Amino acid sequence: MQRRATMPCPSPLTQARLVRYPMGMSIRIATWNINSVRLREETVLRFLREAGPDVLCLQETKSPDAAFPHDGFDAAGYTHRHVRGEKGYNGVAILSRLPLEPLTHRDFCGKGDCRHIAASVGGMTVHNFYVPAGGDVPDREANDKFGHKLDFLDEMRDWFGPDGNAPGGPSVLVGDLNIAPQEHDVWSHKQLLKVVSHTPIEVEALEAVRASRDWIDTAREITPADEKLYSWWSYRSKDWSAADKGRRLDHIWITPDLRGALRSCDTHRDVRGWEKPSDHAPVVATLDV
DNA sequence: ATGGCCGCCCTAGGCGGA
Repeated sequence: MQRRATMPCPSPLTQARLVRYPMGMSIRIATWNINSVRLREETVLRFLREAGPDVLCLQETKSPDAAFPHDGFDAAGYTHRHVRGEKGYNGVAILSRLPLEPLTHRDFCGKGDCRHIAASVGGMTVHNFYVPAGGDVPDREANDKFGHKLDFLDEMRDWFGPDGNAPGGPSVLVGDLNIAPQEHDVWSHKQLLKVVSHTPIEVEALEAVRASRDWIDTAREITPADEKLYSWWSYRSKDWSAADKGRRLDHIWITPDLRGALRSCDTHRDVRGWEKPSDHAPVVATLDV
């Protein structure tokens, strides 16, 4: 956390919608699919040292809560944590160096898996999601995993919508949403139209989630839509960076009342090139609240 | 255009990832 040097000067139109805090401060929120937090504890600690986010939301921790590596994060100053994991698969966690108040999670699709966790931090509700990948075949009749993905997205839409009971107020929705919605969120729009993560039916379902609270896609608020933007590169590419066949699967969304607070959203692509990396790179947004 | 790699689990091939 650092003090803001200069106050923003919002237009009268947006001023009324801004959330006001007694002291201006800058909150940096990161999301990262870590693909095993125990295997990559040192990698997470390095990222915390070098990037210094205030809040880090992890997905695919693949660790039961009893085995979560708490000590290293304590020592690094991330003493406020809310974790929800299971053995082998899935798992989400929120680490924070700001005080954090755990909120109740929702068991999407009633499967008892660990794909959502929420907390209140810095006056905002933070939702951390790991949306199902959806398997290989983009057809719910032929592939139960794809059906699960679509059902999960529909439930998100309804929960955040006017008839749902998701918490209100200024909110941040982050995570591995496993969908690259826009043309330039993938290396080849044409070649990926029938590939799970970029099919029109998934993109439409994700757009309905976004519209449920008029969520703002912070990365595309900062980076123009005609610029390529990825957060994931397959392990199967020999030279992932040169081939650069990436997809933008990891997202940070904010509610409209935080629009005026958004300062930056960056993908830490270099982290994908570290030793024994996750196949996802962290994404970090800065909010002056 | 395709095949290509990871990490997990009651250690070894199967599952899930995307």
